[in-house]
Amino acid sequence: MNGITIPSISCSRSSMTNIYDPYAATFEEGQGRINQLGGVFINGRPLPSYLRMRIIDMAIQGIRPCTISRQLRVSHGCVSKILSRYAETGSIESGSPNTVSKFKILPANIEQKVNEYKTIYSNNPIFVGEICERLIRDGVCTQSSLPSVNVLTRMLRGNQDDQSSIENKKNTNKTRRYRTSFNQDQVQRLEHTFQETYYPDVRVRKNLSSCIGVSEARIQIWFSNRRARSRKIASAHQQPPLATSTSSLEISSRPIAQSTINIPGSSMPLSGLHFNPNYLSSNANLSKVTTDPTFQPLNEFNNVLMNANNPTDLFLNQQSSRYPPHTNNYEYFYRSTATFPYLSSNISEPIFSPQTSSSSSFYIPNMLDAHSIYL
DNA sequence: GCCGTAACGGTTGAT
DNA sequence: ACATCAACCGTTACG
Repeated sequence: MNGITIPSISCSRSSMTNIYDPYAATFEEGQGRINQLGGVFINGRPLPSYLRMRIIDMAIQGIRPCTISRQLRVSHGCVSKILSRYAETGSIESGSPNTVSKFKILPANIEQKVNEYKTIYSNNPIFVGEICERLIRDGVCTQSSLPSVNVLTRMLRGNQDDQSSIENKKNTNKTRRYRTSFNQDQVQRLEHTFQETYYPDVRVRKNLSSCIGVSEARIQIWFSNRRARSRKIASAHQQPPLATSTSSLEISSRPIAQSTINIPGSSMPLSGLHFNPNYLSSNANLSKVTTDPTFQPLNEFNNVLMNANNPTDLFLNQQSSRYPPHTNNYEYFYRSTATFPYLSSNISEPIFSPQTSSSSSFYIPNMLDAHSIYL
């Protein structure tokens, strides 16, 4: 973080209510792994928001990346990436800011209107400027809420662009594939619907579409992929796949075990902080902020602060009703020790001591935890 | 020992 | 439904 000024923040998870969390969900599905530092991670999935915030927060306090890495048990490469990203873009969230913030989540009503215009003008070319004009005239957007030119250009090109891009790729600059990034609130609602039915009908999809601002087509794709994922998980666990098309998933009320961490000198009251997968990356408001194309770096944390009420809120609603009984050793491990990303409960010493800023003195590898998984 | 980063394997939206 | 591609993830190892 050479010469980089980072705005000061105060990190809190107080606003992270017990909502659906994709990270926790994949964790539940047994996709967690142990890194060299003894921390748990899910390969391919981003770190939860609160951890990312914690990394930034610690860097602001002047704690070195290597220390952050060891203390949070996140690889130094990851810490480096997150700090670099934040320094360059001001975003603490995952996802490429260039593609994500500009392209993702075009409101369904705008997408629908643009498609209408395309149909109307199918014989004559229509330009982005005209579309902007019409969107405002038709009352779909205001000047300030207009989607970016990039989004509109992409929509205008549509499939034609996709087909030609295959050839263009070889000769010209590689065109990037558009990929929707659903925010937490959207995924939560999608998941909730998925719990009710694996095959939502048109009415449900349209209702969902207007509710979360994602086009029906995207919703259809999401359910298709979600079913595929469900089948994959079922086969991995050798459980019967989606047997009934509209059945609800069974959820038990088994609570999970908790562990604690004590980090002296921390800006947030981490003493006694409990880990619960339900808390991982659950700040819906944060997602809204960071997916906003008009995002300003400082506001990202301000919004978090606005939602931070009382540190004690962190420990409310910790009983999870979403965990079925663990079915294998790995599940037993992470549910009983719940080490991610901190210490397991069988280690009483704090891993970080501000009095000893020379790093290696407080690092206690916890590979026993990792080892026990693979026994 | 610390740090930046290429390579890697994984997840997941799109086709 | 399935296979595949592509974007992006965090970890790892190397310089």
